[in-house]
Amino acid sequence: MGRNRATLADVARLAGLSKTAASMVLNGREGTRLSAEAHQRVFAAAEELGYRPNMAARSLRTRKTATIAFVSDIVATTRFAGDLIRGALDAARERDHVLLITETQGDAAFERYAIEAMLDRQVDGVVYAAMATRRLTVPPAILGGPVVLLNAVSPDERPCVLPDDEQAAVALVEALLAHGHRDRIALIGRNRLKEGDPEVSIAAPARLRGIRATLAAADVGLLAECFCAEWLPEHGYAAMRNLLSRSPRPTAVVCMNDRLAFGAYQALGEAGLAIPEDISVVSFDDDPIAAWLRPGLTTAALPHERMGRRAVELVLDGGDAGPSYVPMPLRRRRSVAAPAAGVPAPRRAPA
Amino acid sequence: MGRNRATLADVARLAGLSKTAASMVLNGREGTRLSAEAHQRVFAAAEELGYRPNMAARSLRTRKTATIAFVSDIVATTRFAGDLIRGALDAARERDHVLLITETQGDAAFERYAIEAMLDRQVDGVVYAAMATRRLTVPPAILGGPVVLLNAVSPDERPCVLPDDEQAAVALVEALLAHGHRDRIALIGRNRLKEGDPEVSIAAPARLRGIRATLAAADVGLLAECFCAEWLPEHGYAAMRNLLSRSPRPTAVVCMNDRLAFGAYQALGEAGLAIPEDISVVSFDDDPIAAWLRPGLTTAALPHERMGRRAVELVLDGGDAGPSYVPMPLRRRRSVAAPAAGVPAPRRAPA
DNA sequence: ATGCTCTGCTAAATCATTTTAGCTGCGCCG
DNA sequence: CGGCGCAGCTAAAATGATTTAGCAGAGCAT
Repeated sequence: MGRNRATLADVARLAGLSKTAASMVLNGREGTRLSAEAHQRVFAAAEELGYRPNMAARSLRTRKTATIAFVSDIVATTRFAGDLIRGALDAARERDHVLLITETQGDAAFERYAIEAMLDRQVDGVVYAAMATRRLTVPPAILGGPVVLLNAVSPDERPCVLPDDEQAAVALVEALLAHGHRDRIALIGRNRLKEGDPEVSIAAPARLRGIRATLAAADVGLLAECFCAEWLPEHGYAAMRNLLSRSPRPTAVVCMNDRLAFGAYQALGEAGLAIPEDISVVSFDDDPIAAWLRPGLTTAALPHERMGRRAVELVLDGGDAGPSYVPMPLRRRRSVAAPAAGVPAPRRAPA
Repeated sequence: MGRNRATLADVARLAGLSKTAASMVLNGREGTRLSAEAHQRVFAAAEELGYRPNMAARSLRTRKTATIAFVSDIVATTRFAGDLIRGALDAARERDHVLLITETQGDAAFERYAIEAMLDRQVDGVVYAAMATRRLTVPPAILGGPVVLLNAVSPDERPCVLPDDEQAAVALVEALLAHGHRDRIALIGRNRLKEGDPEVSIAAPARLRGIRATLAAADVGLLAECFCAEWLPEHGYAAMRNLLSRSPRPTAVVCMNDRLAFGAYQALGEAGLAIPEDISVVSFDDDPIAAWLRPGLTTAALPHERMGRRAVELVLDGGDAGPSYVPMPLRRRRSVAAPAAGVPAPRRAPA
């Protein structure tokens, strides 16, 4: 790999100047007194030889690698990881940096290993990412360089990047209220564990907070709140069946994420109820599935790409301590409509 | 980052030996004549100082970085990328290597940039990945070190890792035949572009080949073949509606991927037909959605994690030129049953 | 006594860069 | 005529490892 590349010495020789001169010209050093002609010659020589500096040598001297570490707990189990990484990749490229990626799988030994591997390679900074928004303790080993938490907060006030779940919840509920839904809004996805323990989730309490505040401001209460052990389709399905067995039926439900909403869709489909005519559904995340559902699901999108980008910007350009919130854009699709007048009756979709 | 680490010189000094001795001991060099006591002292000193070698310095000398490049066209748009990366990450870690990740977004300029960035950093090898199985020309710049194609083949016979789509198709169709489906099997997802142009897809023709061969061996023909402009849910939905408007109705459909199958599920749900009682459905990929559908979708899983792993194994351990096929395990869920006796009638799911 | 081999170790070169310190020659001032 | 400053450049050190070449001393044979 990278056989016989031209070195700085080659460039200098071809330009008829010293390595010092070549180095200074190529690095665009200010305040050097090298002649315009010297500049010309160096550039020409570098061009002719296709010179590219050897990063290993440069790093050895400068202790900079133009490389930043992206260490995450789990990349595979969530399909959002890709977006986080893409955003980080883009921002890194714009600043001529490159990403060294590792994964800890939540395992302490792997984490130690990963951190050491990064440190050995003299990364210029670290993005420490969690795939579900939660609280993370930064291993002390990486303090000493810039560290930014992505999708996580830390006990000590470190810069971090988070989705603005609370604002998203506000937007979602306001959309429902704007369509005329009032006292028959139900919530699917309450979860004591997620809401109570910041090690588990930051998102859950924020979403709940936003929902409650907005409803309270409009002086309406929730018709029902369904607890779910996990935020998976099967739980959304069960919750929706349960809601449908009760009276009165909700005119709208907000689901804590799209997978729950998907389960809710399934239950509604089986019950022969139409979305949004019989029941409106809104949710969080903008999982790809949200666009595939029929009708498309209105949901607040996790801005993963922008978050990834922001994280490396904070690492490279520096940033204030504490959280930096990225807004979650509302994707308006077809799952919201005004509640039907009177008591809605089950109806069949066309065959 | 990585402030004042102990250097080899420090270790040597503490051990009361030369750098040469320390280096040789720590690298476990054979054939050196250093005493057992010298070994002891070096290890003790390294331990005491928490010595870790500086990779930049080492790479400068050895031209090895214990780093491999993972360059892909697009990571974000597919949720499988995560699995590919995870597999690669695992294999890399096992061999004490680390992954430098970049993305070309299919853009030639970005690709050039990415390749140069990798080469500047003296990566030991390159995994060149496409997110949809297709043909890729390896940029000549990276020849000279090991290059393995992931999810892609190249015109020149380079080592590459591919899912075994053909075998998967065989398994899927055999599962249908085993349940007694014969002449009323339909296919959703024919696509001339994908089937005809290896730059676009390798998977499509392989899947089609497997399906046809298996049916031919059992001496049965396809009831219908639906062409789809893309492999998205809406196209699967339309195709299934079309199939249902015809007579006789299929007893089973094989979809070219899970997103098409999802669309087919939607159409069947709306038509009030039950899976698998009225129609069996099988498909390819094992998208997360396959497990979320009701009933779970029987599908041949893209073995992305194993593929990612295999690719870095080939880079590091060397491997024969040409394709290395990774089997696609069949995920048997609830979407397949024996065809109903007689003419199936529309039926309603319980409300 | 000389030379040879073997053991156990080390000095110094090397890798490709950045950076510090300083050199050379010229013009100018006093 | 001596010294000073400046323009334009360079030699050499430094970064932290690996590796080549070889040294000092002991043992042994001649």
